[in-house]
Amino acid sequence: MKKENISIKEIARLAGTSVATVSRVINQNGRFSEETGQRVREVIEAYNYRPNELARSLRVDKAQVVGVIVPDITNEFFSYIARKIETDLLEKGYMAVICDTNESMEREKQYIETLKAMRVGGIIYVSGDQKIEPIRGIPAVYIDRKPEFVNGDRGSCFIGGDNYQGGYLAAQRLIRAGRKRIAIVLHARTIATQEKRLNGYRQALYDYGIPGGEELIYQVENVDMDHGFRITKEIWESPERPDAIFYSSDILAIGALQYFHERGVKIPRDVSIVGIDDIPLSARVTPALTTVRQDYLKYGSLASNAVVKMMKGDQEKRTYILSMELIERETV
Amino acid sequence: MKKENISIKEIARLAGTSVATVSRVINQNGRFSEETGQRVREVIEAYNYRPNELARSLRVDKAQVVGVIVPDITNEFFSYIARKIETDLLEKGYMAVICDTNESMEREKQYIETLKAMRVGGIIYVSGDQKIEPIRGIPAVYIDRKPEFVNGDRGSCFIGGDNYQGGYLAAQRLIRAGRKRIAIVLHARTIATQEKRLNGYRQALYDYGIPGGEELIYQVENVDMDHGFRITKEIWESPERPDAIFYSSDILAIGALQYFHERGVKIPRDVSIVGIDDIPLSARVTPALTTVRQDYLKYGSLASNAVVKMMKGDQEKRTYILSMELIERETV
DNA sequence: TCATATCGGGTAATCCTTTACTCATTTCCT
DNA sequence: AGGAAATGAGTAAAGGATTACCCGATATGA
Repeated sequence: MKKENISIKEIARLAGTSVATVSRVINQNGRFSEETGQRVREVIEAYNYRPNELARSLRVDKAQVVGVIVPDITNEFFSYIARKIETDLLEKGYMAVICDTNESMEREKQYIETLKAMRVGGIIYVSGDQKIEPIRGIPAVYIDRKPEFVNGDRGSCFIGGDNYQGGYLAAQRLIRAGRKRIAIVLHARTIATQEKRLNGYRQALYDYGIPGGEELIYQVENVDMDHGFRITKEIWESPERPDAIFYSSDILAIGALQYFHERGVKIPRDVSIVGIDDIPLSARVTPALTTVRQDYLKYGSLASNAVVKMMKGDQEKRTYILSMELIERETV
Repeated sequence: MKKENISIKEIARLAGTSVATVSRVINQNGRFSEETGQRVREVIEAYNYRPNELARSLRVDKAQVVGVIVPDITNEFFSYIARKIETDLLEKGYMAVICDTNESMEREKQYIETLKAMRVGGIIYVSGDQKIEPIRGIPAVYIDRKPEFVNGDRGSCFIGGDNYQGGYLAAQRLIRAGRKRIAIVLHARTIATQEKRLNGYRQALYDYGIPGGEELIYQVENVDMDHGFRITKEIWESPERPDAIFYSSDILAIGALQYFHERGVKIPRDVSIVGIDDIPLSARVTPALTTVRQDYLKYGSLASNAVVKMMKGDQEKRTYILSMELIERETV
């Protein structure tokens, strides 16, 4: 615990040169002779020197760090996105700091404040609160949920899936399986992504002449298996029991699978199910979940590309909307 | 993108005082009158000032940050630990930066270097490589896998479960269910945790007079569902097909469930299974997994307590070994 | 040959905080 | 009342890196 950290000044002394030169060698800018460079590199090597990142960042007023804010790191959808971003960023020479808000808006705000105080170079904000204040003064990219201001705010950028299409695809699949009473379970309906999925679902119903009413629309407070389980119980015990359900998240659908299993309901004989996201787990549960795939790894890589571009001052495309795809498995 | 960040100097000017006083007010140390304090706070409030964390950390040569290194953030076991640590640390006024190494030793090293360069105050290292170099010059706590040097190195600390007991409990349960050919599947056997589980399992077999031989011990290269699936296939197709399997991770056991389902093998009629960890998913799969619980959230909270104590210079207990507990469910 | 570029590299200012010193006032004690 | 102690607050020195600026020496060109 006593080993002092060696500083650039020491290195300069040991290499018989000045701090400026050492800095130049490290950052490969400015001019220096090959010989001096060699000598400096040797000393750096010998003492295993690594510049103090705090001092560097302070000087240039920008850390080589980007904050990644996710609502629930225990959900595969987010942990895979986080990992993808982290990997990509690392390759580009940046450090990702992943912040799990645990669905709390308060923590969301707290994190943004702290990240700003740390002078991170950018922020990637996954599926956060719709009404969040724009993150100002710092490049920000939003994934999944598009905040209202994105189009107006230079310095922010959005990446997400075509949720209308997702809703349409899911409902269409259920219709084609001959289902007539198709329920949909959403996360809070006020969230734009959810609204769009609902619209897609409705359009499909309309196109195929299937009746759909308010009584078939369910909402869930939180997206986890337990809520999936409970809402399914409610749906199944309601007077207008449906013969198919579209869950606006694989996690919810997997919770549903558990309910139906316990209840002895056979899938897809008694009820057909489709989820959305296509997290890895969906392929592994039994029966394997039919779902709508979101290319969430792509969200991650587009996002990391976008932030670093923005951090370098380049103008970045404002919005990416990726299309979704139906994945056939065993639940319909 | 143009808004300049206001500095303490500006605040001092606006409050008609000196930077030293402003700093005192912010940090509640040193002396200042109530009146001045009030005035300064008002200006800070008005301009929404937040000290530059880089400068602060540079001055005190220590960031209010602790690095948390995990091998696989998509595994619930780790994501729950990470979240717990993050939450606890946040409450204590520290920031956690979660680093997912994706099981890569190279990234592990890279992260440690970068974290040091960022002058984090401490590192929590979850289930990393056994042969890692001790992290020097910085408080470190290790969770799950105990590196050899921990006992010798002041400034490091270990938290984990009683793996011998875990192995014993699992095997014992299987034996009591009347099973005679009990296989065990481990992650690399050279890992100390795995070795201990194996010993516990062997002791149980011995105590109850059940034969156990090398041919019942399997190893897996990686801990994920896919490897669980594949090793199970191998086991099931082998000439000495067992009637019970202990998986050294719930994730592996869940992969096994999938294999047996596809294969039409009934659990626990044809084969009994027990896992270890008790991740949330284990309770939700079908059939629900009988497992050995590790109190991994406790690992997280003990670890965050330990790092902050060490960061404050207090001596911390060297080692915590928590006991495990058998959880009865449906697979045996 | 002399003026000018180019090259290599050093000096010192700067980034923003914290904090050891210092000092002028006020309060307190005997 | 006079010296000690406490109070409130300012000055300036770190802390470790980057970089604008400067200078001497060599190379270049007319």
